[in-house]
Amino acid sequence: MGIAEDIKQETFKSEYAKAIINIIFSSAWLQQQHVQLFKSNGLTTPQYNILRILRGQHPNPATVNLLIERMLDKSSNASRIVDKLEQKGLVKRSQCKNDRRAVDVYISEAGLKLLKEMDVKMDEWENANNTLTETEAATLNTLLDKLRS
Amino acid sequence: MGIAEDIKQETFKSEYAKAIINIIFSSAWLQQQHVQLFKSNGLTTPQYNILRILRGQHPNPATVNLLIERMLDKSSNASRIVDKLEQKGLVKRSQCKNDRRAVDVYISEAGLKLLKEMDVKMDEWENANNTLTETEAATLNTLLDKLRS
DNA sequence: TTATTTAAAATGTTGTTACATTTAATGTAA
DNA sequence: TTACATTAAATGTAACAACATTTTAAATAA
Repeated sequence: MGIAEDIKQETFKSEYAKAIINIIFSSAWLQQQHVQLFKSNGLTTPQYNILRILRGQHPNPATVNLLIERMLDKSSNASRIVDKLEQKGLVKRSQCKNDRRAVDVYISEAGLKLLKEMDVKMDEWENANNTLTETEAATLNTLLDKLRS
Repeated sequence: MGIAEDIKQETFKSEYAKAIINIIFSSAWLQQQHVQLFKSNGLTTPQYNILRILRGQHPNPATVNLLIERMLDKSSNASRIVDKLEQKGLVKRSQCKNDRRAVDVYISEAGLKLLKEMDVKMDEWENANNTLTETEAATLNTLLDKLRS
């Protein structure tokens, strides 16, 4: 059951053209499963991603600008996503000492605790779904990196 | 310049965990470029995808249900996307003879003409960006299919 | 210094997505 | 046949994304 059956298109112009569709389709397939996981913890995908970045910085803060830089989807609205996370008590905001224009964002204890719970779920999901050997996954990474180069 | 540099994360739990991020990041990278192409022809990505499906059916119609089935993003609102395409004169709608609940959607001459123009652009873009050999692309397809299996 | 430009974050606006509900037609069972 | 369930499409609504504009602060130039 390859991509051709999945999207009911039997022929492609080239293996490369097929790979482009395959990447986009596989990404949507993965993300749909992530969305379900995140939703069961009351988070959206961008909210989860921002929490992950903040944990990476912890105990240091991240400015909103840093969040924008690191987010996979650059054009989304980091400021309003931080609003939502703050409303839920998962992050804290405070004015940056060095630059009063900037805002320091920290992950809270509640945020860390939530991520810890989600780590377990993510691990379970990954182990349950991993059909590739480490060697195959490494090849996949090499090819994707080459594709974007 | 691999995914680690791209998203500024130096370590991953496994090659598989890295591959998941890599697929999602690569998909976003590809789609951002598509969005620019489509936008220069006044289309969004879902609108383009629906036109492609309708061309695949041409000269036969597709019902809205068939469009939903074939769309990569199933949950999006096919009915309203068809609205937009109809407003632009790129598709035509008519009541289905066999089932008066259903609606037959056809691509119009203007729609076919637009897609033809975009085919040229897409080919140019693909050729300009293809950094993989056909063999590499084929391996990539095999691995992605296996990942979803 | 004062004016101008640049930068960081927040906000306004418009269109879209996700999801639920409605409307109308068809299928099916009593 | 009537009643009930199912299906196809459209529509209502709330949250979200994309993109422009505004606000405040900092950097730079005259």
